[in-house]
Formats: sequence, C-alpha cells, structure tokens
Amino acid sequence: MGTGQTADGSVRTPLSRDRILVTAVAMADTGGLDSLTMRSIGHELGVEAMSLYNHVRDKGEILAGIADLVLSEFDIRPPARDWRTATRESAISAHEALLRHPWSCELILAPRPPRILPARMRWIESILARFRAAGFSPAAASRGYHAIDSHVLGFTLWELGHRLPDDAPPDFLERVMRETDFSAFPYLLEHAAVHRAMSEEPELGEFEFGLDLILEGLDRHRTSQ
Amino acid sequence: MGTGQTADGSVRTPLSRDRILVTAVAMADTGGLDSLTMRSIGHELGVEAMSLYNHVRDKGEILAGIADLVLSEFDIRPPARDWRTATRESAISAHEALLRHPWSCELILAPRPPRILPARMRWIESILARFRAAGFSPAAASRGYHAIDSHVLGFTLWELGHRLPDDAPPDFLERVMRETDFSAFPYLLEHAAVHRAMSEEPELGEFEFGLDLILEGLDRHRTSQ
DNA sequence: ACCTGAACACCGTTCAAGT
DNA sequence: ACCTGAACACCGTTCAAGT
Repeated sequence: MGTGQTADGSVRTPLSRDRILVTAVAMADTGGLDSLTMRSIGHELGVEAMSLYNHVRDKGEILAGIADLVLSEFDIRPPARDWRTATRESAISAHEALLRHPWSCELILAPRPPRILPARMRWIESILARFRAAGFSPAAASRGYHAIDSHVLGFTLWELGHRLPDDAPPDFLERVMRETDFSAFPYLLEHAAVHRAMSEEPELGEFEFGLDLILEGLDRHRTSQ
Repeated sequence: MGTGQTADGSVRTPLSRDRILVTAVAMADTGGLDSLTMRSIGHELGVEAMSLYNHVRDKGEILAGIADLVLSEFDIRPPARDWRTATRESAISAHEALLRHPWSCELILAPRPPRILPARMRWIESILARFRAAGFSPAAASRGYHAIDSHVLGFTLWELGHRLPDDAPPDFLERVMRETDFSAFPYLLEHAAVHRAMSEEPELGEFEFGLDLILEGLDRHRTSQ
C-alpha cells in the first residue's frame, strides 16, 4: 500500500473521477445507496477514503455524478417517426435505465442539494425539441415535458417502492398477507388478488398504461393552445 | 433535569410516542428530514436521545410514524358526487397535504425499510372502493389506483424538486440563468421563459393538468375491461 | 501530485446504572 | 417505569505529514 502497487504486487490503476463514479454505480447496483460510504468506495478501489477527496469535492459530487451517469443511459435519439412514437420509445428507454439502477430515481428526484446535471439537460431538451417540432406551442411543449418527465421518474420510483426487496425471504409476501388484517379493507384484498392473477399472465405494463394515457391526452390537447 | 421538571421549574409533560411524532413533524416542516436526529428530537423535547428508545423501537419507526401522520391528513371522504369529481377532490387534498410537508413524499415513496402504514391502507382502500362502486372491474380499479396514487406521490415529489429551496438567495434563479450556457439548449431556454410568463399570470396548476389527463383516460377506458 | 494517519465533530444504538 | 452517562461502531471531512 502507498507504493503504487496492490497487495498482490500488480500495478495499481491510478484513481480518477471516472473510476470512482463507475465503481460507485456498480456498488449501488448491488448494495443500494446506503452501501455507499466514502470508506467503502475507497476500499473497493484499494485506497483510503481520504484519497477520494483528491478527485471529487465531497460525497454529494459522487451522488450527483452517478445520477448523471444513469441519465446518460436514457435514449434521447430514438428513430423519429411521429412525435408520439418517438416520445413513447424514449420514455420507455428511460424507464428501463431507471429500473437497471433502482437507486437512481430517488437521487434524481430528490437531490440534496439540487444540482444541474448535464445529461438531464440534454434529456429535457430532446423532449421539448420533439414537441416543438411537432407543432406544439411553447406552453404546450412545457406541459408535455412536465407530464412525461414526472411520469418517467415519479411512476418508476412509485413502482420500485412496490417491488419486493431482493433480499426478502421467499415467503415474505405470504407472511404479510397472512399477518395483515384485511377485514376493514375488502378492496385492498381484491387488489392483491388482481396482482397475483396478473403475475401469472403478464399483460401490458403499468408504466406503459399511464404513459399512453398521457400521450393520448397530449394529442387531444395539442391544438387547444 | 431528571427531576421531572424542566429548567424553569415547570412540570415536564411526560414523553410519549405521540409527542415524539408530533414534534418530529414540526421539526421536519421547518428544517427538513436532515434536521431529524435522535439527539435533536430529544433536545426539542427537553430529554436525552436515549429516552426516545423507551417509546419507539428505532429511528425508522419515527420516520414511518411521521409519514403516516401526513397520510392521515389526506381527505378520504370528500363529498361523493360522481366518481370523477370525488377522485379529483381527494387527489387534490392529498397533493395539498404533501405540499404542507415537503419532506413526506420521499418518505412515503422510498421507505427504508418498507413498512405497512395504516393511513396508507385506508387511503388506497378509499380509492379502490370508489372505482368499484362506479362500476370499474377489479382490474380496471387496480389500474386506476396505480395511476392516481403514482401521480399524487410521484408528481408532487417531482414538483417539489423543481421548487427553489426556502433558504435560496433571492437572486439565485437569475444567477443560474446567467451562469448556465444555453447555447446547446434553445428549447430549455424557451421553457424557462414560459415559466417566467406563467408565474406572472398563474393558470391551471400542473398537478391538475396531469390529474385530468388520467381521469379522462380512465373514463374512456372504463368500459373496455 | 497524489495518498495516508490521525483527528474532529458528528451519527444511531446499547446497556448498566440511577431515580 | 422511565430517564441518563458512558460507551461503541460507525459516518463525512480536514489537515499536516509522508512519498
């Protein structure tokens, strides 16, 4: 250690902002945001926590950086048939990227402190540009962006909150269903049954359902100022 | 201290789970979630941090408790004209409650670890019951609940993320606009102009706009299974 | 220029000891 | 039964010291 070599004698790859961020993304993917500490990131890189401060200002910059990495996975240039198809495909690619990194929605939606993320700007610009090119007024394009962006980020976070954690025991759901008193909640019980039935024969995703409601609505309101 | 009296000699109100939660809500309202530490909550109550553990299992129970307090502010029994009006009013009351406690969306949407909140069950049940009473199939009611609930929580969190923090300097927005290079983002610049124009003559809220898109969509899909 | 040991001011939580 | 002092195992971060 401190000799430029790792314990096994191999030459150590020099630390860099990029290596820190890529490592942090991988760690968050497997262990969640809580597993990211300056010490644990350093350890993963074979380095002490304090070395990280030579490449990033503070932990907040790492969190902003990995959020931006996920945002840069959004497909902002889908085959640009009509605006509706293009927007739909773009939103779906964003949804998939967010699901690949389940910790990222929270970071993008509730950044502390707020930061301007370059990949986020490019994504928003692409949505606005598509609406404007399709003839939407500036105000209509703005509302369209709000609706699409909030659905992509908000619905995905909502969806993830209803997922079972990866480390949940296999009988977790059954136990909750058995231990919860549903006598005052008949429709909640029915709702659970719907979910069980759906998981056997998966149909149109819920994300797409909401997305299509928005797209239909935007199409209908497109002309009316 | 430790004598059952506060420093000024007045008799101290005994600690209780309720007092802890109500105090924590007030603290989060003024200082945000980050201002909630076991020590700071204890201090606010004139007690040491360790005393809290006589009334709650851990900090997670406090966070779940204050989230449930906010959820219990949702109006689940609005005047029940038709389903669409009732759902709309109920969603708007939920939106307002979440805005009163800007820290709460995050807690409800991304709970760590996930917990079953009683007030959340009551709220979901009320949505489902209303859809079913209006003739929605179980599957359609489930999808309706997903769309409404994810919009209420997801959009509000999204909206709050675009709000300026209360402690932002008055020229914050101007400085960001001046320092950011918009040359590659013409439509983002136009979007900012739309926002400026809108803040002068406020119109229909963005939350209601998305809500109405969903309600219209649900109405249209109501019959189709 | 980059990395580190030691230290600081915090966290949540436990537990034996007090009343 | 309820509260507390002291302690433990953590955090993020700073800084002088090393190479």
